[in-house]
Amino acid sequence: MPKRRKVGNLLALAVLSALVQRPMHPYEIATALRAWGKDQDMEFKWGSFYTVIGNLDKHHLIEAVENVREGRRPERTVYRITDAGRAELVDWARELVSTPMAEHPRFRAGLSVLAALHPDEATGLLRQRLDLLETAIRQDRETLDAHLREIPRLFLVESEYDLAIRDAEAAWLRALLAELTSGSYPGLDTWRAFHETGEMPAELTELAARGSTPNASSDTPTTDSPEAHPDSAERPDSFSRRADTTG
Amino acid sequence: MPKRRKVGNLLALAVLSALVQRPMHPYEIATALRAWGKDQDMEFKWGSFYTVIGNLDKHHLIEAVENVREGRRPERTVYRITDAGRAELVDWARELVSTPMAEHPRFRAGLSVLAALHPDEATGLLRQRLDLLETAIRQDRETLDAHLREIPRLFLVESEYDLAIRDAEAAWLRALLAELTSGSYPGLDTWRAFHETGEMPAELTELAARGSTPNASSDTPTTDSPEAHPDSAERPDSFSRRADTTG
DNA sequence: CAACGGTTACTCGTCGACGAATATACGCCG
DNA sequence: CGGCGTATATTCGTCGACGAGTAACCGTTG
Repeated sequence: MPKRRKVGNLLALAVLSALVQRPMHPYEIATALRAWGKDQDMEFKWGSFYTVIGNLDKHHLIEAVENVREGRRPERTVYRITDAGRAELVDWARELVSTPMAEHPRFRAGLSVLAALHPDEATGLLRQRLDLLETAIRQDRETLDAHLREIPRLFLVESEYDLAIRDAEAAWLRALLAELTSGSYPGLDTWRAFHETGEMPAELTELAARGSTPNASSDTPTTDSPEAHPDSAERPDSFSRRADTTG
Repeated sequence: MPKRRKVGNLLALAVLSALVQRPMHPYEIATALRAWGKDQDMEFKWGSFYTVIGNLDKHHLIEAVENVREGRRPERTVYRITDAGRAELVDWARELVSTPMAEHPRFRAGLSVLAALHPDEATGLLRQRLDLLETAIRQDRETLDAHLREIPRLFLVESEYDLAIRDAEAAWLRALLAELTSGSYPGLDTWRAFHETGEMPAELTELAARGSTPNASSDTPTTDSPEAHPDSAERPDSFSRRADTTG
């Protein structure tokens, strides 16, 4: 259950974690986040940043301390974290760490329409991805190793995680590419024929027609049958139109 | 370069891929997507769905064919994909497949504030995550294997990818937990001391003060020094305020 | 057969995301 | 020392995301 956060944007998490150290004004927060690389851990957009600061203030998770004015510049408001803010930070951290949520990487969406491309082109594009990925990984590994020499590992866990995951993606890509280039990938001929002759075997046409909920995923417990299942912990939600009033 | 899409929401990709098969009305599209599991490949929200349909229409990637009216129900518009729409589908697929983009999983954000929790609690929460993850993986693997018996692998690539990635996460978690529980994780004592005595070693205070761009990531080439670097391919963007007019 | 609850099928209003615009300060070159 | 390019620091307006609301239809129970 991804609790309804008063400020949902993950930027807010970063802001809170920055303000735990000491009170700062917005631009200073942003600079600090960039300085210790937090901007890689979530989407950082200047437009959203100030919105988030405003919302955190509105919900009393942070509060203005003083207004500094330098020269004729617009005055900068220094914010400090409140007790509620500290509580939110910890509670949010707990949730994010303990609860696996369905993520939706863009690559997955891309793969879901892979059949729309000619198999040879698909293979080329996947190879290109692998190349780019490997280069990026090599660079980031280097950077990480360099940082590990002066910064405790605890503050770099996310980067280690990131690299592990991308290594796995690279490995998976290599395996897939091996099958595609060797021609051992099942259905490769049909796939190619479809793109070259426009011919789709009856078997596939029929497949498209009926529904069989192919994809595996945790948050759709294959409960296709409309049984009155009593009160099982969670609702699929993806396709339910209204959250129940239990909230 | 993640090309500026006229309709950026990934739901649009799914809609296009559905309409490639045959013209449909919105609800029918949604049903079809759910039927063949596409709703797991991206965020599906009913609210966004109709917005996306409207935008696709507005930008002529799909177009209305006819208006069916049954009984006194609101009439349902049947849409078909246009040539522009087909082109967009293919072009988008190419981009998604070939170009690794920085993703920002929520878990990564969580890890980035892991130090905010007591190490023992963190360990417990990570263990909980691992348990949930393993259960989910086991279920999804089963479902996938079942589907593989009747659906060509090509149409299940995204699920195979997903499982591979989550397997990797589980493995990484296991390794991390081993270090945490055995006590071999470097800095564990300092971490614990900080939470139990509130004492932060001078070494860390100093670390927080200076900026050293710790995180490894491809899209921030550690260019902290304000050198006039001539025209290197890409801009970090995360922290630049204005995209250059080259567009 | 009326009343009710579930399913189908959207519409609407609000809030937040974020690109673009703004404005001052600063450094440097002639 | 005045003009201009760049960095600093923020505001603003628009568009899209999406939860909540609406309404017909359908089955079913008393």
